[in-house]
Amino acid sequence: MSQSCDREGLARVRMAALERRELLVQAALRVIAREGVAAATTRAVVAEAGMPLASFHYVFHSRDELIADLIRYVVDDEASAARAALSIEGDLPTTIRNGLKAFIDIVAADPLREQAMLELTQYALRTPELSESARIQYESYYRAAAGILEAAAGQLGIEWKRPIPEMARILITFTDGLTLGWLVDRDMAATESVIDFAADALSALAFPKEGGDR
Amino acid sequence: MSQSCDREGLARVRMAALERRELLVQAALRVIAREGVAAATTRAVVAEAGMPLASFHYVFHSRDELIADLIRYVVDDEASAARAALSIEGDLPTTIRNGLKAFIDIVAADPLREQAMLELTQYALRTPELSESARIQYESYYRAAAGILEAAAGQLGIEWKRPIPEMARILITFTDGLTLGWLVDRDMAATESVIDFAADALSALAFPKEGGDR
DNA sequence: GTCTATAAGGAGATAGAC
DNA sequence: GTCTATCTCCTTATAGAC
Repeated sequence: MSQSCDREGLARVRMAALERRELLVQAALRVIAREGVAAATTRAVVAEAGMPLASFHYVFHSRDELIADLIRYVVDDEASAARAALSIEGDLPTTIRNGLKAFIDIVAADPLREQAMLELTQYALRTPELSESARIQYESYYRAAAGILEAAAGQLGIEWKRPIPEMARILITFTDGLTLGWLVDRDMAATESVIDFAADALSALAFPKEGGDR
Repeated sequence: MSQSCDREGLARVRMAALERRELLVQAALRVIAREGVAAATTRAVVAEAGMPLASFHYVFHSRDELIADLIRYVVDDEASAARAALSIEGDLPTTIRNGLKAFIDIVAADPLREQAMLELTQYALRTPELSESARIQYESYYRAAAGILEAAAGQLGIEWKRPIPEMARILITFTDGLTLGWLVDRDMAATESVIDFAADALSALAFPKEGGDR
């Protein structure tokens, strides 16, 4: 009757369950990066994590619950990676160019990971229970982009001609387009040419801040 | 021994086989648009086409052979649709804006179809035997974009500051990014704002043709 | 609490009846 | 030539032994 008394035991169990969830999420991400979303079956995931199959349904109710967790996990990752990539050097076009180049270099360093992100978005859009996850994923991207644009503006003493949310969407439009294009033909020269264009075009949307040219 | 003599019979058979292939390809496209690439099993496709299962392997060696055919089919479709969408009205920024708006309206009119195209690209990139199909798909996009840019330049009496292939890649970078963004949140106002930016930025890459301002 | 063993169903591909 | 019936394998999920 009083099975909920053992607080410490309960806490340890919940910790263990949470740990297992995270281990499975990370294993799933490795499988998806290596072989695609379709290959991330419950069996493949538990094999990757070195767990028995039954452990899966012990901590997740279904495969979709894992995918939802997975999207949350990678979105957090991606956003913090994006923030870390920003480095202000030289003038605005140079900063944008370097930033976009750094981004595409990350993609090129681990193309399968980025392909996995795209596939996850697609999968989420297809699955009614997960379509909200896709929106949250992109809101996180837009927020990260907005943060970067504001930081760049502050440090370079410029202002953007358009509201930050609009600027952020433009930036993400570029990163998405650049990523897709590079993933298909892996032509870095062509990609860099588009980056040059993007840097110039985005720079045209900035003007020097009144009274503050650092 | 002489079973290859009946030319007419052979021709009729091959015609029938080709017809069946096309019927199956179209059925597969409907299934994929409705439920995604993963749902396009051989069974689902033949059910959609109203054929028995065995007919599938009678005209295709494998599911991947169908997918490869499918990509060729939709790419042709897409390219001719793109060419047809071009209409020169007003100045260059207006033409670009209208063109991109027409493109995204096509996407918005049948989002599932465009999602299917994206999924097909992803699937092709994942499947070694099909990765060439993805490249061919994008080469077709770039060629269509190049054709449109050349036609626009000719009719508006302008020249592009960059080589046509570079311009084409920039344009496709925009359409990909716009598509992905719209598919996720379906925010047409935000999308149009990015289109406005794209129109201005691309127009900045044109200058009036010497001696010919029509 | 953990895992083995299995249920229940769907997949691609094919043999063989008509 | 066409299709029914089936083979083999792999999936998610769970029951029940330890």
